Amino acid sequence: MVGDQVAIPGLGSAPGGSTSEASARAFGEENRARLLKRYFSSAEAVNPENAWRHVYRLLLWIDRTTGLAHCYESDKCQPGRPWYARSLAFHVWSAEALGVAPGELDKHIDYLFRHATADLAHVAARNRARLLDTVSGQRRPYEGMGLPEPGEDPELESIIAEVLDPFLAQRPSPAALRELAERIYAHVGLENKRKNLVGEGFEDTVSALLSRIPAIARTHTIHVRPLLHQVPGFRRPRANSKPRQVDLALVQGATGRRTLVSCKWSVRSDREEQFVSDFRDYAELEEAGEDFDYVLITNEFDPARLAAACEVRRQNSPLFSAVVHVNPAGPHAAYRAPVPARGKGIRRALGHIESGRLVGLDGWLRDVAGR
DNA sequence: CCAATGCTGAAACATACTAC
DNA sequence: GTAGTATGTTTCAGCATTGG
Repeated sequence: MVGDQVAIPGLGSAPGGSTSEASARAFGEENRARLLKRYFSSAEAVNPENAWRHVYRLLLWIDRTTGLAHCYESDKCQPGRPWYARSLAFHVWSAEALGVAPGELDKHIDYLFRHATADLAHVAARNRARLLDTVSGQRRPYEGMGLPEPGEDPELESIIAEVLDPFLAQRPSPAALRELAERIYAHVGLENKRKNLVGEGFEDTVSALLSRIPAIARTHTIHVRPLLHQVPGFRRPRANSKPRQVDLALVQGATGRRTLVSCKWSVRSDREEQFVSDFRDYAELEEAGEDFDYVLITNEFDPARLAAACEVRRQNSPLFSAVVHVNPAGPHAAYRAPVPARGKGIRRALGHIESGRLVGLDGWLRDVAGR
């Protein structure tokens, strides 16, 4: 699976010194920053038009159950279901937009996760090595009692042995089977960890893009996950209520204009509720008596959820000053397949794309840069 | 049958705390 | 002060259920 330069956890990591050491927390802030820096050091210079491609190169992934670029819940994307057609369309569209063959897309996306999981493997190997002595001490009293080895899964091992039997001159050693089983578990388990990276990784990515567009970086201060009261014009909450954090905040130097950004790779209905209550809390803590912008940046593909985000209101104006999709052409391509679908939600979502209520990352970045 | 909406759970990080 | 551990919080996709 993992393509480039992944040293298999063979201990004693010394990858020619070419990479700085991965931190102890593979998905942590420090390591993400390190990976982003590395990515951008050899990537095309960022501008509003290509920003979304960087987002997909860094974060988009292949759904292993379909082999296609992930755009929706996998149970609905299974072959034969309506979203399989849409996933196919999205996969082809994104490959074309990134200038690669559909069969090669997997090698050009998912940079952060692929590299972070490689680092994770190193960290795990390091920890295992470090604890080796402790482990044998723990097992010593039970030596010779035939206790199971960690990671042993006889059932899986017999499946492997059975399937491969016709091709093998001899049955693999128990140790080999056990290692294979362990590697399979590690591989399968990886996918469960993805959401731990995608959340803050998306915030980091958007921030990295903003800071690499000179017209924005020159004129704005960018805060990543600041406490609200670290943003000018917001006050500290009462001592007994906990401090509020914002995904991202932009402050324009010249005017003091403030933009609070909520970055959500995808959205669920309960989160939609949260948008409103978050905003209420923000407004409550505003002390400058000035308006502020509240922006949602997302890669959600569900038309109803997208439309809902565009339509949420607070009193008599839209909750979000702008609703930004990584690239609305993606959902647009998906909704058309195999024939222009037209459910109620899709209609609504398309309407918002056409009206400009739902904008692309490119348009929003141009807007910020042009302020 | 599909869309829409609601709910749940795995996993990780960050930090406060504890014991040495 | 340091290392290890418990707690709290956050993330988002998958799954379940309701609605049309």
